[in-house]
Amino acid sequence: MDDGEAVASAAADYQPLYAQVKNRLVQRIGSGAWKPGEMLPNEFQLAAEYKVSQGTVRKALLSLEADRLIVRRQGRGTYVARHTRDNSLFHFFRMVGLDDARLRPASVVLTQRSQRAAKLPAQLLSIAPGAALHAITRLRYFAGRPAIFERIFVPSELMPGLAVQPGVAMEEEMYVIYQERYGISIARASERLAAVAATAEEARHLDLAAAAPLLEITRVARDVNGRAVELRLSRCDTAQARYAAEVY
Amino acid sequence: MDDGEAVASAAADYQPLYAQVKNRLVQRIGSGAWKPGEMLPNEFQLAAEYKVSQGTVRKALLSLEADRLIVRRQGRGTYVARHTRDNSLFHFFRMVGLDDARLRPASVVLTQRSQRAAKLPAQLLSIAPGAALHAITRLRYFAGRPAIFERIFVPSELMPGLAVQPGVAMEEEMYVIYQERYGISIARASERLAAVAATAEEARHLDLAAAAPLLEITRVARDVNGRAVELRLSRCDTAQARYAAEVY
DNA sequence: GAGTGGTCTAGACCACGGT
DNA sequence: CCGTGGTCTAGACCACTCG
Repeated sequence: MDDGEAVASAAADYQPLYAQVKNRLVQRIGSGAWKPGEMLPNEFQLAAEYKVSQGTVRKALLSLEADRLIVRRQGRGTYVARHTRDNSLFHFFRMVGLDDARLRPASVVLTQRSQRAAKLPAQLLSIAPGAALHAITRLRYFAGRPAIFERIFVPSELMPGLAVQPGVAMEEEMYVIYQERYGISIARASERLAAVAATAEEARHLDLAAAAPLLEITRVARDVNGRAVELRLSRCDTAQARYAAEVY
Repeated sequence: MDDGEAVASAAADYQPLYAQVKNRLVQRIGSGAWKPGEMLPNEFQLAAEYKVSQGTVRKALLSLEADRLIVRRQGRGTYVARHTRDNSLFHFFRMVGLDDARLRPASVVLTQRSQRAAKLPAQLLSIAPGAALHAITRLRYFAGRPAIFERIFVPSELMPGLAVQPGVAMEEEMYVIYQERYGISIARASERLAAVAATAEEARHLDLAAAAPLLEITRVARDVNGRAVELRLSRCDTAQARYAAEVY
C-alpha cells in the first residue's frame, strides 16, 4: 500500500467515529454549552452538524446516557443530566435499612473551616500537600437518630467561598450544591470500606459506647473529566443501616 | 381502529425483537445447549435461525456480553462465559490491599457439615426453613496472615453431595466448583456490609483482640435465572485489606 | 399532527486472529 | 487468506409526548 505509513500513524490514536462524536459532546456539555436540564438537538440535527449518520450519533448518545451525562426520553428529547435532591442522593448513597428499605438521611453541619491539606487528603485528591481545603463535619440522622459522622474535604481552588450553614438541617445534597453553585457535576466515586472502633468524639456524637464498631467509608468523588473533587470520610453506625452493593 | 383491542392486549407483554432473541439465547445457554467455553454460531447464522437481521442478533449478543453470559472477541468468535480461578475471583471478590493492590487470598476449609436451614438463611436463600444445607466454614489468608473468617451455606438440593477437603489450601474458587461440578454459574450477588465486634471464636481464628471491629459481608449469590444459590457470611479484618466499590 | 427517541433491516467496509 | 466481530451508513416504521 502507498499510504501504509499514514494509516499506521493514524492507527495509534484511532477512535471510532461514535467515540469521537461522544468526546466532542462531552466537551460541549462539560464547557456548559448546554446547561443541566437543557435539551440537546435531536439525533438528525447532531448528525448533520458532525457530518455523520444518525445511527452514529445515536451510539454516542446511548453511551453518554450510560455514563449518566444525559437523560433520554422517548417522545420528549435528550437532556443534560441534572442532580436533584432525589436522584443525586441515591446514585451515591448506598446505605439501606435492615429491611433493605431506602433511607433518606437528614444532615446537620457541625463545623466548617478552611485548612491546609495534610498528606493523605492531598494524595487522595491529587493536590499539593498544604493546599487550601474546605473542611466540613456533619452528622446524618435516620429517623431522628444520629447514624453517620462525616468529614468532607473539598479543594478551595475548585469551589472558592463554599459555605454551608451550621446547626440547621441541610436542604440540599452536597452534590447538588457543587453543581448549582460551581457547575461541577459528580460523575463517579471510588469507595473503600473498613471496620474501625469509634473515637471518643464519634461515640459521643453517635450516642454509642466507646470503641463501638463503625463502618468507615472513604470516598473520593470525581467529575466527568475524572478530576477528584471531594474526599469524604464517613463513619456509620450499622446498627440501623447497612451498606448495600450489587456485584456483577 | 378496528384492532385496537388486539394491539392493546399484545402491548402488555410486548418485547422488542432483540429482547426476544436474547431471552431465547439465555434459555439455550442456561439449559446447557452450549457449554461454558464453547463457541456460539456467528451473528449471521443466528440471524438466519431466528429469522431476524444480523443487527438484531448483534444487539442481543451485546446485551448478553454486558450481562457477562458470553464473551466476544473480534476475529475469534462468541463464547459462553466460563468461570476460571482468575476471573471468577475478581468479579466477586472486592477486597483490596491498603495500597489498592489486588489480593489473592489463600483459603483453608475448617469444617463442613450438613444442617437444617435456620430462619434467616432460609429467608435469604428463598428456601423452606428446615431444608437441608451444606455449611462450610473456612479461613482466608492474605500473605500468610488470617484475614477473613467465612461461613458458606448452600442448599443441598441444588448441589447434592457437595464436598470440599478440610485442612488443606483450596485449589479452586467455590464458584468454579459450582460451575464445573453442578453446571451452576453465579451471575450476580447482592451484598450487605456492616461493622461488628469479633466473637471469641473469630478473634481466635483471626489472631485479634476480643471484640475487635470486623467488616461483615452478607452475600447472596444468584445464578443467571436469579435463583439464590449461596449465602456467604464473611467477617474481615480490615487492618490488612479494605472493601473496594466504584459508584456511578 | 408534528416531533422525538426506539426498533429493525440491509448492506458495505474495516480490524483482528488464526490458517 | 478466510471467517469473525466492529463500525458506519441509509432508510423505514413504531411508540411516546405534547400542544
